[in-house]
Amino acid sequence: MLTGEQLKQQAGVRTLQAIQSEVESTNKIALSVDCVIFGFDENKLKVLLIKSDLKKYLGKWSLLGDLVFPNEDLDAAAYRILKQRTGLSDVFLEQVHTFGKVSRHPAGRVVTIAYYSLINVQHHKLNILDNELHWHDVKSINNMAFDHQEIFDTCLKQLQKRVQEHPLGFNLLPKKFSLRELQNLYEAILDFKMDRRNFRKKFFSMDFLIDIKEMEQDVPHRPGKLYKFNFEKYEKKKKKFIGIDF
Amino acid sequence: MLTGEQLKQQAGVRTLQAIQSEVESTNKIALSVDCVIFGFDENKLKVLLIKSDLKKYLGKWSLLGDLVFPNEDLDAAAYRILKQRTGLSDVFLEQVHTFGKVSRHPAGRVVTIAYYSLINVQHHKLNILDNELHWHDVKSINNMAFDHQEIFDTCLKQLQKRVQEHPLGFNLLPKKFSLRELQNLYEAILDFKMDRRNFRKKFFSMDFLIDIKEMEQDVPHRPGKLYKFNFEKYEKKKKKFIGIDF
DNA sequence: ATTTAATGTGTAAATTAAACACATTATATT
DNA sequence: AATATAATGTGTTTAATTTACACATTAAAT
Repeated sequence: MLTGEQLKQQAGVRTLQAIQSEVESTNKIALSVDCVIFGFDENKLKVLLIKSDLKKYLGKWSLLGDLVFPNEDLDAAAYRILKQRTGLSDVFLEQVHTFGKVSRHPAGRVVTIAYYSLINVQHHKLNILDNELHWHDVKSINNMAFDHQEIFDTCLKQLQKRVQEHPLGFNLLPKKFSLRELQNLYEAILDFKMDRRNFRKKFFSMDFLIDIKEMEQDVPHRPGKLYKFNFEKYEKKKKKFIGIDF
Repeated sequence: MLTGEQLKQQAGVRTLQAIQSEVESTNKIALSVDCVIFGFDENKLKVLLIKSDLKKYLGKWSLLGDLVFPNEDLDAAAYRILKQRTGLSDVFLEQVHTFGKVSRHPAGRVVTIAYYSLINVQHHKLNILDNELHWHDVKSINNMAFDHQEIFDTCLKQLQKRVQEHPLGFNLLPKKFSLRELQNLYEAILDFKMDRRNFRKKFFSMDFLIDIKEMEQDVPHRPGKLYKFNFEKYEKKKKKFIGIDF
């Protein structure tokens, strides 16, 4: 009869004590974060990319990322990159997925934690520090460096899903926006056209838009009303939850 | 006038070459995976836990996890743990989130990638190698070791969401099941009661259940019909996609 | 033969989503 | 000043989906 401990040994199960000693030793891996930074400009969904400077991927575009410091929280590392690259703080940021194929990175084993963030391009425009940074139309990007295409695709899908469930999109718009801008945003993110009357009805019936009694300025046509999103009211509401639907 | 390179230096941005040298050096972190292994038994949703053997958390329950080897893919590490702990291969497994607070683990900096998996408890019962392993009713667990309560809560929420969008639940059931078993499963995962007629109507209208013309055996009441899930048909179908609803 | 405890089924009402057209307004043009 | 333009703003009808709700049937147990 074997003891529990012996059975564990036999099964190749290691104890926490064993783990602890390994944490102290060489069983470590380089960790990075990569940010898919989305913006919205000229009625198009954009992503901020940088030209790869690794030989293997020369000229290809890659996401903005960096290694995580051993004494740094993951979210903090992602915020650091955003701050460095856009000059912005207080941006929307969400972790999406961790990519860790053994050979995903030419520099060695690097596991990367993917985030996406949503920024208002107007706030950012003057802060690009680097002429190798560019805003790309999401519909035109393909063939990125490393496994960044896969990371990007995953993050875009996540954004498309989340934006239907939560009021994330407003992070991409000015505080005051017209319903047309809002619809353009949704159409750009979800990549299809919607009926204007039904779109407006939907948002008005949610009752989170505040009519601020102002009109668009300097538009070459009849100006639309401007609205703000009522985040306070939204936070109070509990999300209903049910509906099995494969 | 500063060059792009100087501007990057100024902003604290590091190049990929700089990263490469750091990957080779000490800028590494221990990585683990933790698995929330769900089962379904006696009409209750269960989770497989192990007694912590670290002093700090003595007697508390923790998830099943282990360090990731430097030459091991993340998913492979998760499958390894499942195989070690349950004896099962070919189980459903999905990555959920990566937890990396600097002080989350008493053994030092350990970033952990959380997965959940769904197994059929019937297949597993004879394979528990370790008397410190136990199936817990998910409704009764709280106060786990480390940050495992947070990890567990996150994974349970993800399961609750996913099970409404995809036919995951069938991984927790025998191949042949009655509609009552299926409804009990959904009620256990989502933690509320549903109308039997509407539940049946819903699943029949999806048209993925195959009536295998068999009946339940050895039940102390009128036996119900048995069904299989038509995975093949499901895979062919494209998911419809739209519906903004905060 | 009777009781029990579950299965199996249908319809009406309410809600939500989809389809669809015209008057209004500010700007730009002539 | 008059007209053309290009957008905003608004309701109704239909279809589809979801919810609420009750009774007959069946096999096993008594």
